[in-house]
Amino acid sequence: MEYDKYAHEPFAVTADLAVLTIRDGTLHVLLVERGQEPYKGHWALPGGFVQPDESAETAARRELAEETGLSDVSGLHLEQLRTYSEPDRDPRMRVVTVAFTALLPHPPEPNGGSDAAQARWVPYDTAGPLAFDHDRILADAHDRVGAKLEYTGLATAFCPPEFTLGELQQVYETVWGTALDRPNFRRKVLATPGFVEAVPGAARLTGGRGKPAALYRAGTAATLHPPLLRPTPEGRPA
Amino acid sequence: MEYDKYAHEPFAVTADLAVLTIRDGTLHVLLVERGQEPYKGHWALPGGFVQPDESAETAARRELAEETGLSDVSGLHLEQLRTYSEPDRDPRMRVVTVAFTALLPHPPEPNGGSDAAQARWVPYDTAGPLAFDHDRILADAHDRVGAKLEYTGLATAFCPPEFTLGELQQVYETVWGTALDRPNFRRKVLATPGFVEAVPGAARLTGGRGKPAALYRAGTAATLHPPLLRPTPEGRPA
DNA sequence: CCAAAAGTGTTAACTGTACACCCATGG
DNA sequence: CCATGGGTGTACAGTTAACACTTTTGG
Repeated sequence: MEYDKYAHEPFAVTADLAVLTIRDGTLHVLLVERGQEPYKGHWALPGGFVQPDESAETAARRELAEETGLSDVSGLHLEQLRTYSEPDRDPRMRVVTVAFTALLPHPPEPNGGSDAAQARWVPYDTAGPLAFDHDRILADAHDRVGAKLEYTGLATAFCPPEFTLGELQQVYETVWGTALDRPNFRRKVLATPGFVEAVPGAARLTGGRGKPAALYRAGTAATLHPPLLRPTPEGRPA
Repeated sequence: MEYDKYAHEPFAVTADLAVLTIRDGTLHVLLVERGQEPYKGHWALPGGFVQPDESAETAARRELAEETGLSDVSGLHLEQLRTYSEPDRDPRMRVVTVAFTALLPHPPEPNGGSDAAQARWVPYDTAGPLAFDHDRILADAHDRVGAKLEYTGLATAFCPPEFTLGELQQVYETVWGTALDRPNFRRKVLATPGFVEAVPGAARLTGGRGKPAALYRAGTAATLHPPLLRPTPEGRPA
């Protein structure tokens, strides 16, 4: 491997984020309005250049903090999605983008400061068309999150520190776009060791009426055994 | 987003490959011996710099062809694993690596030409310690492939175009490191639509003795419904 | 007492697993 | 005719899915 650092057209590396949350029972994504060409005035995923002394993960976390104005970004779930490297994806120069997915519980209004002209939460279904290849990145993020809900405890990342099983179920129903049977959902969740743990005496009213729901915290399990499979998206009934 | 192309220390982008295959019933990985510093004389995953006019995927495919001497690399399964971007992973300069996994059926002897001093197939268990952070990349690749066998038809990528169910089962057993019940494996595979399709009259003797096995081709299904789960790696019996 | 939301019980259908058994071939 | 690998049958255990039912709260 021989390489003259300055011999070639340089590559730029960016970290972009698909930040998802659930508001009013629907999936939302954080978008920024671009202030310059190209794609000036278009909406795009937040992100920015990786600095010489930081990893893509670190850059993503920094950008997330800047765009959302969130003070404690350290504990949030941040996952590398994939890298997009087609030569012509940015008309200005060669840009390789490492994309990340972040999941937030009920979030603050985004911070419009820094380099983003404007940042807002947009319902997932009405997002797009976005700048660059961000439509595809966003679709990839949604696919990945939907799949990960099946075999990891990721859904708790959409919930506040203490949550009801009804809220957790809403996460699944919102991301998957399907209704789930409440009794069976409850049993599966509780039967999966390490998914959630009960908060002893706590309870909370959800809709103003009805029986107060018991509260749970996220468990420690990395993967769910058994997994919580979605109801047959296609194919045969089993 | 403002960026002066030449203002910063440039990033280099490489595409590295974890090329896996099964030889004599054990998992092997393709490694090259490094001819220069750093890590001169150490073994490493094959790979190289992404050129200005190609995507990381294209670069990976090109490198794969160069290292293996394989003529038809176009149809092979190549999957992006993840990107490694820690600032100090290469002592010379800032290198961001997009890692790929490739799966080959019974492969040719590798081609020692081009920039790699030497290339050979090494049993997975005896590979390492490798140069840079390649031990971690290789471990990540193994994890990913093991997981993907469960819910995709990926195992057929380890097999020749026409294969027996016994060969397919060996792929699972080799990658997972567990024995599987043959009758049940057969039924699950055949019950999963689109996993494999029968080659009408064909049959082949495998071990010199025994009943000739029917031949199958890879099916068209992207995901397996139902999935072929590994026997409880840990936790509760179900 | 009614509506709404949480939580429990029950049962029938299905799946997964373990293992016994038969088939075809070469030596 | 025996060893070896391919292929079929079967029965029990365990889980899933559908839905009826009870409990607790606010109006």
